[in-house]
Amino acid sequence: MKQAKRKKLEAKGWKVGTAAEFLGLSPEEEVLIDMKLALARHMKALRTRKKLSQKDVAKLLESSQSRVAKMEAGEPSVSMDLLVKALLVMGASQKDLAKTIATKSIAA
Amino acid sequence: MKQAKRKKLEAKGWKVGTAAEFLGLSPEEEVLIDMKLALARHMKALRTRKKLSQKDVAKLLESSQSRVAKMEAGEPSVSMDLLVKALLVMGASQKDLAKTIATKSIAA
DNA sequence: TGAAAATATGTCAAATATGACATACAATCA
DNA sequence: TGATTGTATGTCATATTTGACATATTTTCA
Repeated sequence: MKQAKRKKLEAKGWKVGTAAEFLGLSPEEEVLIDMKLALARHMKALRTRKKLSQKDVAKLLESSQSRVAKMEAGEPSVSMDLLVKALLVMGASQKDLAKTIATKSIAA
Repeated sequence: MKQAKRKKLEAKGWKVGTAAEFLGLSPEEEVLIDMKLALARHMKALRTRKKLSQKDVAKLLESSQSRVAKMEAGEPSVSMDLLVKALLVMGASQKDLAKTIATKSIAA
């Protein structure tokens, strides 16, 4: 595991404070985090492209601006279900989602 | 929305008991359910192919046999996160997941 | 500039998902 | 057959995720 990768995750708020904790992440957990971060990035990109505010997306999602912010920030408290829903309400297709999920977000 | 589709969802335990409730599902919610059912099917297929019992998978996943059963049954109480984790611990790749997610599980 | 709009961050009660357990049912096979 | 193994179903206390809210910070632009 590279330092750069660790920093990226820490920066996002994932609880990887100590080396021990970080090493405690299984490869599967890492991949899941990768996928969620990829979805978060896609979400922000799509929203920006559509010129929507976080408030706008919150309305479409029936959620709140603060939660949308947390989603885009890739906070650990956000479920994959919610990320996917958000992309769908912004008009993303299943294919779009598949592509995003297949994307490695952090260099291995 | 076709009857066949509705029956499939009802059979899985999704709360679509009445026509009104069913019609209350937004297209995005339907797609999300589709995706989760596709993951559930993939999960069972992979487990069977690997000749693992639900108990075996539960151990890998640090979960329980009953939850694995519910996952495979496509119960609404199961998160996408958990489905993805399950596939990952069984050795599925991000690419596999992407493919599954791109798959329409129920005829539109 | 400065004020308005957008975004970020922190908190919390309510809603939902979770593993664990008991137990029912089904499949396998000696 | 029945006994063993595997799967399904229901329940529940606990854990996590949620929308909402307040408020801080940043961005935008006249």
